[in-house]
Amino acid sequence: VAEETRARVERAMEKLGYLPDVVASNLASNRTRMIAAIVTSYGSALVREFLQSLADTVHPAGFLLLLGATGTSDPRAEEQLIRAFLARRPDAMVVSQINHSSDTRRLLRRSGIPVVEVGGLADDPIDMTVGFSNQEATRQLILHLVQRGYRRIATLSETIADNDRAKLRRLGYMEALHEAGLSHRADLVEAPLNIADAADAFAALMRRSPEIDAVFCSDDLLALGALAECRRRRWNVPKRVAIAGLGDLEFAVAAVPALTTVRIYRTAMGRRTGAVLLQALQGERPQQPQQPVDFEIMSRASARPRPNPTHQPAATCLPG
Amino acid sequence: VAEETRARVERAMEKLGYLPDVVASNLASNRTRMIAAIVTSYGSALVREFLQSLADTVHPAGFLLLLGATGTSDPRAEEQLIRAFLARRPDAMVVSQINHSSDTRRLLRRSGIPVVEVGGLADDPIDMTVGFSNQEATRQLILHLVQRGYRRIATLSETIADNDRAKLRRLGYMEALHEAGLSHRADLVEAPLNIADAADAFAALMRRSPEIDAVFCSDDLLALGALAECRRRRWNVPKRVAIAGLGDLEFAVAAVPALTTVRIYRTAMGRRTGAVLLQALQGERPQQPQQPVDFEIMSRASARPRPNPTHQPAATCLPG
DNA sequence: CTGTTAGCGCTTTCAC
DNA sequence: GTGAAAGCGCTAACAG
Repeated sequence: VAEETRARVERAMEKLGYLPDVVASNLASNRTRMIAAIVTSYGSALVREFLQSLADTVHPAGFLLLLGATGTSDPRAEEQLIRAFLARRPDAMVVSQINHSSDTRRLLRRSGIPVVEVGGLADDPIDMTVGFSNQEATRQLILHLVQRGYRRIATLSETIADNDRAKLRRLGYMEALHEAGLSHRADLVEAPLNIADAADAFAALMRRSPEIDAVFCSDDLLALGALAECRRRRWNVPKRVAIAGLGDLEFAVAAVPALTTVRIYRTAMGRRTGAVLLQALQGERPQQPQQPVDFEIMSRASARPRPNPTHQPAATCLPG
Repeated sequence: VAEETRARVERAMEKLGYLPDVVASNLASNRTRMIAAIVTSYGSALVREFLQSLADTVHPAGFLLLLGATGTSDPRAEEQLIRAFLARRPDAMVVSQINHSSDTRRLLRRSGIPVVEVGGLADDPIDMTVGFSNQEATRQLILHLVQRGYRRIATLSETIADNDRAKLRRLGYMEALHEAGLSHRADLVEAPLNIADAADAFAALMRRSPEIDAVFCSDDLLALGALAECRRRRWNVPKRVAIAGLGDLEFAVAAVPALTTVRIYRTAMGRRTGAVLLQALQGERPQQPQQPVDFEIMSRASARPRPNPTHQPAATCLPG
């Protein structure tokens, strides 16, 4: 086309405020350039760094994120939402859960679009999976506690029902104890994922089993609750009891004492997810359906080494 | 239709995995049932509660959220993103910034869809606005500090350039000081919105002006950085210096000492935004384009009353 | 390379 | 009420 004509058309477009109708384009081309992402909650730790880096990765290629949150970990709610999303014909899909109903799995398989399950490293992924092994991360953290001299390690877990992630973390805990030759402790207490409930659950746990010398919290938010309760009781952490979390929220390092936890490279997860998705959208299947992402034990003050662990029994304190 | 036929068709739909093509439906009906939400960052405090309650409000009415993050507060980046979103013909739009380029404003006005600007209470909204007055919230917080006996109040602000929210908070600070008959202090230091940079900026501020007796942080995250620096220096908060934030993150109450801040009812903001949007989508204009949402001063340990403030000069301490 | 045309899968309208 | 047909605004395929 002549340069001058092109310029005139563009000026007209500008003047009239014309925006190409992507809806029509979608129908005609059978592509929407939308990536649907379904997370359990908009507030989950995943959102902050993961979605940002996923969006930053796919946006230059012209893809937008259609975001949904199930709000619960109920697989039926997830299925409903996935159905609604699939009806909008996204070019690819990201789901953050690892426990799906078989209907959901069939739905996603049938859709024919690339799907990545993110967060955990699913054994038998629907299509692809990007994440870290919850079990292995927990195992290493517990072994880290054992190595620091802790022996009576209990668990404060997020609600386990319908939550495979929590189940896998529990498994890693059991595995590590077994490996260290420590007897498995029945001291498991569950709490919803917020500071106040975690504090209460922690208090109940310590009331029941005052001899506990370390508590593994299956999420940093729970650990913050446990720390708050210790502070209320004027307990010395880690002398009275060590606390460890999992997730490395930004606030973990600012906690008092700074929280020993597992850092998860969520930004890397987002980039990787975006990369395998873009690759799959160009028709290349990735070599590996399972894409592991690093994690790292962050050793901080809340689980400093315990002096003479084997010879000295756990200190006992009157609660309150 | 006959009941039996209906059932047979539905069974067939189920069996074939038929999902109605919403893309085609969109084109034909000229409605997408998508609400586009553009935030500055997926990790902003807005995301956690606001988007969840917005989604929960509009989802039962069949609307899904198309989410975008500008990543920066650059108005040009926002304009680009808004253009891309508008091309997808959302039925309504939510934008979280309050400073928009005039092109952006024109773009949104022309689109003819309901638009709500959320977070601050815009003076001259494009269409509607839901939020609280940043200036008024800051003013009340500063007056609260004055009432508790603090006189030499400085500001640790998130980067102010291109950020109307930060500017308005600064204005509220100035207004309160003027009202209290206190001289305006030039002690303003800026930092990017993260704990580490905030700690450094706070340290620089206190080095420069050791006589400061309270620091207003324009965001809770900055306040956590300031608290971390105080702890590192073994300063007593609030004896050496009081710290106050704005935003009431979940972690504010778990901070040590617990953080005095302003609670913002983000869940209410989400619900209200969803409600006015649904109303507008049914053709009813709301009576008020500006929908204020409550805030509340949370008085906690980091700014406990100062003893004999008027007679006693600010304590001086050697830093380090 | 340019211009034309069929058709994407629905909704809506209008005739029956 | 039910059924047929037009058309939403593009893309893609194909003829010139």
